[in-house]
Amino acid sequence: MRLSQYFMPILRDDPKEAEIVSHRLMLRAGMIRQEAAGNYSWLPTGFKVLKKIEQIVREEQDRAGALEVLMPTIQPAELWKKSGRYDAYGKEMLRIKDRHDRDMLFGPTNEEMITDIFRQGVQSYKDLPRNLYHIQWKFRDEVRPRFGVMRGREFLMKDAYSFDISREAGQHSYNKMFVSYLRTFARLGLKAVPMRAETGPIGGSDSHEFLILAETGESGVFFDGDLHGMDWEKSGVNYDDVAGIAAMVEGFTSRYAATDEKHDAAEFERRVPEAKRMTGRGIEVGHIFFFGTKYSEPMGCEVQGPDGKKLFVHSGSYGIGVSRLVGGIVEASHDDAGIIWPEAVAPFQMGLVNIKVGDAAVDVACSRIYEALQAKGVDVLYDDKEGGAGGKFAAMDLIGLPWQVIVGPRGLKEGIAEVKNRKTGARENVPLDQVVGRFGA
RNA sequence: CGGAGUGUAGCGCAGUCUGGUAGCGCACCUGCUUCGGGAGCAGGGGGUCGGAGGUUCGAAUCCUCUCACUCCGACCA
Repeated sequence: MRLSQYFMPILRDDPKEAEIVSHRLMLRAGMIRQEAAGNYSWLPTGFKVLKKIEQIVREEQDRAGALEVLMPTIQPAELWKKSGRYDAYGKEMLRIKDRHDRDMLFGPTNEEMITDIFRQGVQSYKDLPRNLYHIQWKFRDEVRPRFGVMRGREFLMKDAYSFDISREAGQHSYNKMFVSYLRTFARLGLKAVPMRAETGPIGGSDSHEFLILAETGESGVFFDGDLHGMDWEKSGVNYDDVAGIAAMVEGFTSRYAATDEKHDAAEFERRVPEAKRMTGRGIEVGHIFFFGTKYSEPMGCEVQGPDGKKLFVHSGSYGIGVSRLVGGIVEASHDDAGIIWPEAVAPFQMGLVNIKVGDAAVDVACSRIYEALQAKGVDVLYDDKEGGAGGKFAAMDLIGLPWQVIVGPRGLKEGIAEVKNRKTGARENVPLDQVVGRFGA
């Protein structure tokens, strides 16, 4: 993409409404624009990052055997009246009336709807287990939205729902999601620590939340340092290996990890040696629940078992805050100059900086590199706009692409370009004809 | 929902107390000189001062009502 043809409205000054770093940097980098409190438009670079995260989440859900569906944002109130949550959910649910004066709502979550879908489609235990998920916009009318996309009212969420014949079978479904979450966050370039959690308004018995560490996190976290050193992205995981998956989960859950809400200082000190006690702040990016028959009973979701008797299915739900992750990653990965994107989610793989637009030799050298990279399938942002070098460097650092290739008249005389790593700041002079070879698959 | 604030150009702000031609910096446009970490000179465009009523010869400024947004708290993916 040529910057001269792109839409990326960079702000030089900090917008005053943005208090935390991710909100500030996302606004400055031209990724998002606020439309109302907790409600954002996603501009091209922000949207690209959002889509990349979404795709990684999708791939890991699919790998774990979950099946993608898509449910509507607007739901009939009837379903919620049946589960008893229509009155229980409170003002956070945005209630709407349609032209026929029927009660509708903008879905804050989908347990009722998916349970209804599943009930209609499955009658036999032979059709279990199943896990259905979708990636859809939700709306929760928070009293006080804040922190940009980290705590908006409208947000993109992946939510999966498992259906099993028994508590024991359901445990495996839960464990599979647990492991898939570890893999997902690792692929995103994050270390997310699973912690015991409150079940909150979703309800249920077993629950873990996944938090990424960031100074600005909303929760205090206390955990065993061993969790940080563990292998987060197991390659070749076999999701059909019930015992193996359970052992992996056990490896995590057996170690102490809790948010301040659940923290027990005495237990922490008893179970974790002083040298390994880690504390800090975290941002919740995923939450998994096992709630048994909490929804299947009121929703009448039964299947016929091998003995001919009807059984309520056991279910769980599994959320990942996809749009929240965009802000979360920025919180976890930035410096004074701007964002530092992990390669897997960067809006472009690299930036090509033409330091002197209008200088024929520089223009030609940049065009050649740009076209060769494009031909190779490298997603590159080419800054071909007129302007001073300083401003270009600052903008490139701000938007945080993992690599920068800088071409100017000075280096060109020596036949070299400068390749800079955004994260480490390391610069290297690379002969022009070798630049393209550095990037791509 | 309690408390505290803020609404003036795309962004950041001054002007409001004490009513009298709507300003500054950045950004933007034109030209020239520049050009390796946010350049200089010259010229230029851009505003229903959040909205509605009211007071007044005259309102960004005073009064009333209203809307929006931000921050702290309680609540949350």
